[in-house]
Amino acid sequence: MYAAAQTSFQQADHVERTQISGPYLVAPYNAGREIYAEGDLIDKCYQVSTGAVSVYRLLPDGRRQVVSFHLPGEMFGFEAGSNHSFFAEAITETKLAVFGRRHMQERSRELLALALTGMARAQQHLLVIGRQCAVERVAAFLIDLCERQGGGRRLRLPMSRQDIADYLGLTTETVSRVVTKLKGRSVIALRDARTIDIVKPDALRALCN
Amino acid sequence: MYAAAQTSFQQADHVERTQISGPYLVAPYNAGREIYAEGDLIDKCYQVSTGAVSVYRLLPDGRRQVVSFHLPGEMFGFEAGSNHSFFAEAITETKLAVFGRRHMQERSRELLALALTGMARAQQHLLVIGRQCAVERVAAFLIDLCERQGGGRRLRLPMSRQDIADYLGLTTETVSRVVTKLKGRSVIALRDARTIDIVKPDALRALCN
DNA sequence: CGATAACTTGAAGGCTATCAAATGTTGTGG
DNA sequence: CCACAACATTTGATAGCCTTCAAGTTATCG
Repeated sequence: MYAAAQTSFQQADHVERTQISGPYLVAPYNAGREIYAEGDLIDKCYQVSTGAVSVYRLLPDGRRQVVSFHLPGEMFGFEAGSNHSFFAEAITETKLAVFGRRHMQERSRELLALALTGMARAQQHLLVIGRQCAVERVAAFLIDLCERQGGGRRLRLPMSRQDIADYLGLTTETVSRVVTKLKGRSVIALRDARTIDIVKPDALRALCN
Repeated sequence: MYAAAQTSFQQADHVERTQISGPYLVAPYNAGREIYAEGDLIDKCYQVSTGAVSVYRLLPDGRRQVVSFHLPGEMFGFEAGSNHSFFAEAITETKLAVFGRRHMQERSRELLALALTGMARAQQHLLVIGRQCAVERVAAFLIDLCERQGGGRRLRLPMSRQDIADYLGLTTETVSRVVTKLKGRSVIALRDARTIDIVKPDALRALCN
């Protein structure tokens, strides 16, 4: 099990063992590095230690849908069946706690809760993508990300406009235009493209419906 | 437990007990009848015996997103947390096998598999809604439904065009136009609005990308 | 058989995509 | 440290797909 885990992390610079709540590995990933690919065997799951991860799927012609982002503390990598249907990659410099199959079997109760919240997230996201306009989607995204980062007013985006667009079913141009519009209304302010201050939280929330 | 289940089915005409793989109730629902509502306590889960069910969510202004349909043999009703975030209703005359909380606890292993496939379905659907055009969405929907009904060439739609539209993030008019277009290309043929013959399965599959 | 709902079809407009280019940022080698 | 290349983001103009609004046609049910 761990031998298998290690061979697949041969590109990782430093592989260290820790033992906070059971044995696992902590592996570093450079920005853009693939964590697993569609078709890969499912034999571990992951918890983000630092950084951020995107899980996505591709169409033959290159269209991409990001189904989830994962921030520090969040788990991912569990799917139905024995092989992955999605790709996962590190968005930024990232460290992941890696759990083996044995750990997943021992903690199937917690895994159930994770699967249920994963299902809830995806279904909530269906409403956003299926029935909300561009402004509503971006507003919902910013609020969601803000809450998952602790709820402060300053928001750090680990992902690019393209990643956001592929998550929201939009284009980078549209995402950028919406951000500009929200900035114009002073709902948000940008320190730089990846750092957003939420100036009017209530106004932002109102935009989600 | 069963007392609680029974009180909530007082509108059901006939409530019968059966004992195929554990104790449960089989309750009939008229077309359009609500099974549970957003906010309701989660204390049972359901398996479609006959008929069909839709699970959906509403925005304050009435926009609706159907997150899943459930056909005979399929289970639904399990969600994260203690209260429902979604509505469920019978689409047609429907009979449901109802399982209590105790059953859910005893079968948490199977529930995990169900939650994982539910998550997979929702995430797959995200790709369809987020990145595919109207024709691709309808084609994917027809193929999915066809496979879930056994894979024959004749397809019976239990749901209305509005239900389909709310599932695919479109309008009834667009769904209707796409169906007309597919009929014009002889990819499908309609016996009536709810009964579709798949004339060219490969062509239909090709339309999904 | 009439009334109501479901479905289809048509015309026009709006939102977002596409294409294009400017501006800003990041990383690297000299 | 600067220059430059590569990339990310923003902004603009135009086009297309789908929605909206409206009306006609078909099915369903009492």
